[in-house]
Amino acid sequence: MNNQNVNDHNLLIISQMYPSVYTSSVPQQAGESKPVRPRRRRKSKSVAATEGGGDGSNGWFRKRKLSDEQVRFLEMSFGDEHKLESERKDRLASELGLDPRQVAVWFQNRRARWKNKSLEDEYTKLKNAHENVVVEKCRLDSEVLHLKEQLHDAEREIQRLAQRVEGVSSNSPISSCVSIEANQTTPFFGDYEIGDDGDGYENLLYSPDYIDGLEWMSQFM
DNA sequence: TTGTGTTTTACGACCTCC
DNA sequence: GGAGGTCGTAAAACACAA
Repeated sequence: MNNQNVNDHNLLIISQMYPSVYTSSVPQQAGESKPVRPRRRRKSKSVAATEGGGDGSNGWFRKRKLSDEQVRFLEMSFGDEHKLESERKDRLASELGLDPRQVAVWFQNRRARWKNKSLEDEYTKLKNAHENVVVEKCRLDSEVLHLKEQLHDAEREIQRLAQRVEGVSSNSPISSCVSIEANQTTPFFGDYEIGDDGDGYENLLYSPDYIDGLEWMSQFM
């Protein structure tokens, strides 16, 4: 360990044992009036040390990282309750050998980290939900497409059948068909047999209230 | 070793609540 | 009006690739 490291190490121990000494050596603006807006840039602590008469080489202005044990303790406390009432702050400070201000600052920063993490988690959840919705939308779109195709096919089929029916009725007048060939059951409509076999088609020819093409189809489909 | 990005500690400004 | 909160940021400490 060189001199600088020894100094740093000693100062670290001192600052941990006597946090108030450490804290008081950091330039404070407490008591300063706060009329100010816009926000002032803080002085570099090394600059402040130099201005304050120090040479900045003794390292007192260095930021002190909390020990693992202190952090673990603070984390446990944070786990219990995110807010820090002053009694708890003082108790934690004395138990950990820290300045109450350090405990307060640690909680402030910890809350900020927790909030960031929560926002990140929330963002991830929303992103996943959005992806699922997009996938579902694609599925529904393709289903709609498929159903439209089916509908189109059905309409074409209806049209085809209607045209056949209309063609037959114009070429072969029902009256003559009925009067001349009243007892004839010859297949006359191609795929459709005309007769009294109970399929209902005979009604088309023998019904007194004859209806045409699409209307007819709509009754039987 | 050094440049660079990230994390941690600390603070100032401002806000809210009692 | 003071205490304690958030927010934004500085700067030290740290991690790590080149």
